[in-house]
Amino acid sequence: MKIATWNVNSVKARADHVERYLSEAKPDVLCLQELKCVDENFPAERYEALGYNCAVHGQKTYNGVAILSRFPLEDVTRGLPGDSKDEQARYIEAVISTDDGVVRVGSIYLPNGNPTPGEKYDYKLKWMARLKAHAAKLLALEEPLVLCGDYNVIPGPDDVWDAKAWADDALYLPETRAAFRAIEYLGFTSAIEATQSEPHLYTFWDYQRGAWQKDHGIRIDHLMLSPQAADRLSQSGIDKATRGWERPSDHVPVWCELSA
DNA sequence: ATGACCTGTTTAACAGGA
Repeated sequence: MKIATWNVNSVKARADHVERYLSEAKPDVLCLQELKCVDENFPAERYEALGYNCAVHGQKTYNGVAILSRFPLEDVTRGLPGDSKDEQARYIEAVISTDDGVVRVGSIYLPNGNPTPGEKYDYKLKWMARLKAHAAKLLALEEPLVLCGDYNVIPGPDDVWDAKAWADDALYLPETRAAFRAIEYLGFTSAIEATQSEPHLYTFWDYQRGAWQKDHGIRIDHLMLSPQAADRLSQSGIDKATRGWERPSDHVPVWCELSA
């Protein structure tokens, strides 16, 4: 079972790219972030025509997340639990039923948090605390679980082209990385870290300053696996080629394969 | 050269991203 995640930076601008990726990479599940559209404008018909079911949690202009699956989607949760007043569409979760059993999947668009310090950084840390609390509840279910998406966290110095250049950024501050580790240490395995050995693998390259051409990237998109999912992890990958497509997203897809 | 982008919306500059 192949599970992929991709921040598309507007699903309207990237509708063709998503269709091409589904056709070529053939993931069983594709989590999307930064749709930047309301539910009614999500191009579900195009992906249903390719055999995918769609669960969407959209928002006008900003944020927006979705889960596409070749298998049925059940028990869909829209919005991260823990704050009923939070109106930002940054989390959707569903249970995927396959012939080999169920896998619970969450599509995450964690807040950026810049500038620091400030309200936006406070919101990021509070959101991460809520994610930790929710993740702990899900782990207690003791089932295959993949919480994947744009975490907006650079885990360590080997996950950025120049750590010094990011030292004061909300994606790399010690408090950000500590909050990420606190989630990871609940018992998650990072798919890329468990199956790739070389450092400096990136999932995002800024549109500015020729970052892609100079390979000035960062690794901020992650697939975090529960023990029951990690037991089945066979391989993972980062589909860099999409960054070279015409009018690309600044993020590329990241995926993992769970054996039966 | 301490420069250089992209998207949606309010359609001309903004906000927000990372």
